Amino acid sequence: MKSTIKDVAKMANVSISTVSRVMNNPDIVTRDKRDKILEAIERLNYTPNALARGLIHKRTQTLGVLIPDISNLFYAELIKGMEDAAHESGNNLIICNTDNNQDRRQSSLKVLSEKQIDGIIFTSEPIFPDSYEVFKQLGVPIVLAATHSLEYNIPSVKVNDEQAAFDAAEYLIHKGHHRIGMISGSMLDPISGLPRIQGFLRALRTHGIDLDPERCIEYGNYHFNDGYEAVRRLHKKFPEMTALFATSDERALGCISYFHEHKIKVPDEISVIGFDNTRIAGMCFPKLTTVAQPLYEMGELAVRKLDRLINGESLEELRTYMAHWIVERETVRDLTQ
Amino acid sequence: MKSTIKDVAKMANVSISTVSRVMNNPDIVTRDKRDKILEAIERLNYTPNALARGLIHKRTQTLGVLIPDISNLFYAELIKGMEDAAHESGNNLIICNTDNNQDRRQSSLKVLSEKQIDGIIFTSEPIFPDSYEVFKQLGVPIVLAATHSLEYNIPSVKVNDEQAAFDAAEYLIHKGHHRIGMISGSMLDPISGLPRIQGFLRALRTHGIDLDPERCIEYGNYHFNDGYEAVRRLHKKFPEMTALFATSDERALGCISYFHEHKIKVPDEISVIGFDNTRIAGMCFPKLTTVAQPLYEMGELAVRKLDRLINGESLEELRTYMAHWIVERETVRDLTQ
DNA sequence: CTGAAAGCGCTTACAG
DNA sequence: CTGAAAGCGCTTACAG
Repeated sequence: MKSTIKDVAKMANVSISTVSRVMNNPDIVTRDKRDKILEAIERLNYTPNALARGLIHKRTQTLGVLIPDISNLFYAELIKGMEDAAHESGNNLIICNTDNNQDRRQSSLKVLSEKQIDGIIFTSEPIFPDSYEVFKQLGVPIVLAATHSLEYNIPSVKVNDEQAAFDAAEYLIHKGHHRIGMISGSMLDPISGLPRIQGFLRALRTHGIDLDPERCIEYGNYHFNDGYEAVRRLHKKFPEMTALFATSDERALGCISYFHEHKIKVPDEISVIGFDNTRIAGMCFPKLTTVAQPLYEMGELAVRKLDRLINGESLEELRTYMAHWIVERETVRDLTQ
Repeated sequence: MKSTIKDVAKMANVSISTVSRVMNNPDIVTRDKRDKILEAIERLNYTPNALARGLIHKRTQTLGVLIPDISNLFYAELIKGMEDAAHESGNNLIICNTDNNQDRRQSSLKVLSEKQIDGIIFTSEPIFPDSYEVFKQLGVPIVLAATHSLEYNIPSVKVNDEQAAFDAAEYLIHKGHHRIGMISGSMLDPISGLPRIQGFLRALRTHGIDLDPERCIEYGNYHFNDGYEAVRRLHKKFPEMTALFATSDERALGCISYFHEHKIKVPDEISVIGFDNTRIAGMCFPKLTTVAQPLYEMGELAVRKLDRLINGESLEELRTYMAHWIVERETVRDLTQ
């Protein structure tokens, strides 16, 4: 049904080698035959079989992407950046949702490998030794996006989370806040948990603010409801706080929702700063002030790095830390004026 | 570097045929050899090459998905449903962002075809004759998700948009609203534009509400800002409206943002109902009452249908219209009490 | 410039 | 039960 190179060759009265040549190196064949072949290709609607090509070239122009939870807004922009960069370099993306589940992650890696993808982008999650072993076995380049590894030399693209958290807290301090709470991911999370806590605490320290971490930090998962629940606990044990740093926009919205429900005015009575600058930050009320990550660009750069690696080129930088910045909107009150 | 079936055969001292058999039909080979082969596979970390297999079986266990704008929240849940269903049936998804751009759509279709994907899921956009021609040329099954075609017999999964819009408007009417505005997509959009307008107008008619469409409907694209701009125009020409139907959550949030800015209280002074029930609907303030589409399930069903088609099975239903429902939250005021 | 042949890594009748 | 051979749809030296 789908026509093959043989069909084209037959119709154009040439060998399949010649057909192959007009596809890969047209100048090398005589005008006469070339035209005939081109016409046959047109008439048969012939399109080369990428499997056969891939088998020979050991290159599929396909990249695998592992995402922990694809329904999270965070990945929408990241994936778009990857998609655009992939499209630009002639690659396609196979996206695997791993559901934060080790088995599914490993099995995804296995089928990606069987499908001979040229490289892998691994997002968000920390790299544990067993994952690293699997990576090595795969035998294809890997780039980390929105995560990194200090133990292993794997190229990565992310923001400096410690510094970003520092900047968020300092921003609040500069606005006159001294009793600042934090809603964070787990301290056991070496990517977006611990470093942000460290940055937050460093800012307090730097500015001589003496706050007991036990009291001013509360933990929760990254969903809206987790933020809501966490801030309920935090507010109970730290009622005098005037500002709050929630380390994801979704968490921040959960907090704001809690405040709305309890008639606590944002930002009049409490200020909130989020993290990520996903699209919702500009769509909610009041609009969320937040630490922006260049998500689209991170996705883009991750793919570009991967493509470079696949082509055997070297990277200027193993671990790239992209600039973050603060987007001032409406949820932080300036106490200094 | 990656080991092949030959390496395994050599190590186990058998022919490649026998190795192939233990992978595909293990019972047929003697226990003795089987164990040796299994051991070799283990030691060599052998994993079969899916390209070679695909070449023979004419089946790649890979599905292509075309998405107009992957950064739109709408697709997060839809894709997750597809991903889970694909994973369940042993398929992978190649997701192509078409950027609402015809060239990119066609070129994506072309490379998907070259990569011998087993089927395609096409989302959201209407099917024009030229797209249909391309679909036919592809020679693989296609399923439409969140769109359908009345002209062509292509399987589809979506909500009944006309009825959903009717229900939204009627809901507002039952709450005592009679001066109802609408922020809609273009009338030229036969999927999520015109049908929703028709449903809206039918509800007005059914309940004897006489409103000039020219006056109570305003148009805009599906982004937040489009909603914001559209409602500004609408509010100018139809200031007495007490309720508003915005045909996407994002548009609705844009409207609400406009109202916030102009000190118009939602829902006290104006009620708003959205469409989609994306995750933001529950994360904003006030929480958005909206028409829910079963996005996850739509994605799931689209993949299941496609898988059935690929396996040569028949579909019980060509065009499936999934149930929608209204999620009551906080943006609609009941005028009847 | 062009064709025949070998080969990419598999599977599957076909003999034995 | 098992191996040799043909073949999936291509590309690429190798001759000519």
